[in-house]
Amino acid sequence: MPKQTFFNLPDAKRRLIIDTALEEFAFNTYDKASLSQIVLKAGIAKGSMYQYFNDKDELYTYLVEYVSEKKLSFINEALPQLRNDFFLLYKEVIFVAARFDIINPLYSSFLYSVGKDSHNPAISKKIMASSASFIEQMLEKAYSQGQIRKDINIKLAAFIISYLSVDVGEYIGEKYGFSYLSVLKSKLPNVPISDNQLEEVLDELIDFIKRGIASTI
Amino acid sequence: MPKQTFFNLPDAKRRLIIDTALEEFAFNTYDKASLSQIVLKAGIAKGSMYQYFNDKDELYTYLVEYVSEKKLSFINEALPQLRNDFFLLYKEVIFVAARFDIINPLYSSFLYSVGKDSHNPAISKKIMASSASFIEQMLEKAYSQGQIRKDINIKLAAFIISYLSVDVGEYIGEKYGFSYLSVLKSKLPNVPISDNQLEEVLDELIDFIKRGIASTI
DNA sequence: CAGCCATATGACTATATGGTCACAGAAAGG
DNA sequence: CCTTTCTGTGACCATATAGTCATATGGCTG
Repeated sequence: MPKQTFFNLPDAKRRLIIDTALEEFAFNTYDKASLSQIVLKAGIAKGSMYQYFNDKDELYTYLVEYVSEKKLSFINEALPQLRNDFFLLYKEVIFVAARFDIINPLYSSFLYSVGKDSHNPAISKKIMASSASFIEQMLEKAYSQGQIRKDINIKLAAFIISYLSVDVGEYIGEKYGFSYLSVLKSKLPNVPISDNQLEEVLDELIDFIKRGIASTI
Repeated sequence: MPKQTFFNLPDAKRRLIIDTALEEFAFNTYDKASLSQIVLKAGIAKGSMYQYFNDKDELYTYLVEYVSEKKLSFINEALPQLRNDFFLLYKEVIFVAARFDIINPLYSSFLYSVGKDSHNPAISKKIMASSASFIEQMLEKAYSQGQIRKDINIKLAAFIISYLSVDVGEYIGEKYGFSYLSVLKSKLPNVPISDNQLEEVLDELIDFIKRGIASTI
């Protein structure tokens, strides 16, 4: 947790520090991300940074929580009434989550970088685990309602689906020829992909999850 | 490419250098992996290292190629006659690949670390791309033989399957409570999981890919 | 033995980092 | 106007790194 001093800061300054740090961590590995660079770009003194945070790790951890919180509350707010059908519900959740990423390249590139960074495996594991358990809950409900095959291993399915939900971002980036990082670098306000394009990929993914790929004849 | 000097080395010494470096890169991020540590552990002089490699990156790149080559040739050798059925073939490929990982924790933790490390995104992308295109070929053949649903997007399917093939390692580790790294640390000769346990997970995964999870009634 | 060449070496350099600390303002309030 | 408390500062420190280089070693050849 940051020190109280950090929260006493005027909003604009606090936000500037957060954004500058996010950018540094989005573009660099944890190890290569440099506090010296962050304070330089934010225009504050090194010492000030240590009035706000005890060390680099605390800053990093705070950023992860900060952005995760943003994303989660965005999803909760944007999610319409709950659907009963698992696949429809899943689609809506992912759609909203992807929308968040598209609107907020800074946040999404940061989170992407966090997911990959093996500096602190516990953090990325925690993120994946909570995502998997969220999906597991959805699956269990659907299972009890007969929407899921009886011989499905729910734990494995939840695991697969949560990983796929992350990987699909990579696929979209490749298919439409961009990366979050390059968008960030270009200073564009958001990722150049339309709702329709997003929905198309999502539908294919869900069809895969639903029915598999084997021909049924 | 390493300098000629490196290949002139006696096998034992060359291997010692490779293994020591692999271990350092398996446990650490590219940035945090230290040449000083490597030469210390391998018992050679810093300067010698620079007789073999031009810089840290060249060493790293060489290791990636070296281990990939080992894995690929292992798979090729261990693969029995080619099956016609996509799902059987896929199972065999993954089984053999996983077998390789299980037998060679050093190699697999290194490759795992490479896949995550965002130091040089081009490298991990290249690995994933070649894996996806390999599966795409298999899929296309199967498609033309009517094994795959006609409305499947082969590119997406290949992408999904290749990513799943990597992610499943994480699942197995979680399910059986180990990580490659901890196995490496414990100096055990290989990962404690039986062929049967592996096959069980694989069958579930393939069933997922084949038929999806939706109930068909 | 002399000369040559490939290899080995480790002290050294330049550089950068995370983190510290003694001090300077500034705001508040008595 | 003085004192206390909180915040800002940047020079500075210890440390570690990737990479260099002048020199030493040792084997081979004529």
